[in-house]
Amino acid sequence: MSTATEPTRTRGPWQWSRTEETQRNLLDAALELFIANGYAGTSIAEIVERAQSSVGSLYHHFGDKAGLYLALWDDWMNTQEYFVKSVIDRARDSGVTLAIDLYDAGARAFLQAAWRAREAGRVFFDLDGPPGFEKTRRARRDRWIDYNAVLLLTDDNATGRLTVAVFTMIIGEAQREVMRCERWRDAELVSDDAIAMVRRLGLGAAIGNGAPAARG
Amino acid sequence: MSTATEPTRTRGPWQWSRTEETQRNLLDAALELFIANGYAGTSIAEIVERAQSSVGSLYHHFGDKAGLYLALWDDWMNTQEYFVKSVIDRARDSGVTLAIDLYDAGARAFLQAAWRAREAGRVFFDLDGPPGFEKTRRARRDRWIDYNAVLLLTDDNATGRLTVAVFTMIIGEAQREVMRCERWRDAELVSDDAIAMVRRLGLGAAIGNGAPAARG
DNA sequence: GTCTATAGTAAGATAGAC
DNA sequence: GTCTATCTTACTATAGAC
Repeated sequence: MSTATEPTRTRGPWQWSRTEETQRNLLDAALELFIANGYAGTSIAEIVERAQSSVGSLYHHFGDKAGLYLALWDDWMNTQEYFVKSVIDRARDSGVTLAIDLYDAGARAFLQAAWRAREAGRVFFDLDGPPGFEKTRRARRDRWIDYNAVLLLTDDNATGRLTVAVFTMIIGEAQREVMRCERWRDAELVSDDAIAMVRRLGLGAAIGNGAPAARG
Repeated sequence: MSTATEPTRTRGPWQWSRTEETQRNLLDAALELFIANGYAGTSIAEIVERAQSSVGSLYHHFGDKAGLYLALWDDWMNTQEYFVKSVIDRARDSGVTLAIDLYDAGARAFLQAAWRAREAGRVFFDLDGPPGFEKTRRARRDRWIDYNAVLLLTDDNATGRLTVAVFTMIIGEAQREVMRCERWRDAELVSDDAIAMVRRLGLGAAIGNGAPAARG
């Protein structure tokens, strides 16, 4: 049984309703411009021109420029998280029980997904976002840390939280490095280093062994 | 002999030239407003009103709103770094040679300084900055990682770099936690946890022992 | 739902007098 | 260096045709 939920905006085969096409055009145009010039450096006028759409449509579908950016980000993040959770669920189903092994599988999937989606990903990690975006990002990061805390069955005290936060940060930092690699070969080496580091830290840390824990 | 350099903007006794006073007023007013409403939520008009100054003066001294923010940030960071480097230099002078021990001393000083300057610090770490600020912050963080790499005498390969980056991140994350504490007692506990984690990681990692190394 | 045109507003930036 | 007045840009919002 899977606990992963599907991403809201599925990137499946084209659906040729006018609405989908309009949104897709705006999303694609905005992404390209954000990659090139960042968020602040991109005006609504440019976006609708490249999308061959209109200001009215943009506001109709996304509320404002920040909403458009957030939609892109949400799409990217959901796709990543969905993939990682799927991999973890599958590992669990095929008999992996040790928390650190599940984390290992998830981390590998995470870094692999980040490398594949690196071009768009760089927008959200290397460039600027809308005002207050850092807060939004941090909130989501904290949710992800919680997810990892449950996965790793750590105790809910200061040390436990810091441990999980550090694990998450190590993989997060590796993600940034991986997205800078042009060849998967290089990205793989970084992944290996990061995961080795997590394992080394995990040996001495308060991590569960798959038995029922106090939380989760 | 000390390698630490003094911060550019010294917070010494008042210098009663008109220029210093104008700048100080603008800086103080801006900081208070940024703390309350963030960068984007604060207008130039509000700043000059609170500072009892004028738009023209602000532009004369700081170029633009982002320049004012950057001046505050630079001031804060320089003060922190100067303090940390001083402590490390002093430790070295009094006979500490083991790289990890020097790092330990520096990290403790770093977290202590962050706690003391937490009110202003929260602006730069929890709230939004000007467009593109993330890049500036990352550049400075990378310089700090380089400083730590020299201090820790790590090898200049992917694993060495990742190790130092992770050390820096652990302390950086602890810094954010420490700045949220209202009592030093709580901040101290977080500091201890973070430093213990670095030590645990350091035992198995490629860290120098104070002997002359290939770099630095 | 989609689009054009346009009014309104906020705020960053500049010019030039003093 | 300081200040006021003004310019310019860019996002928000809306009305109304299709």
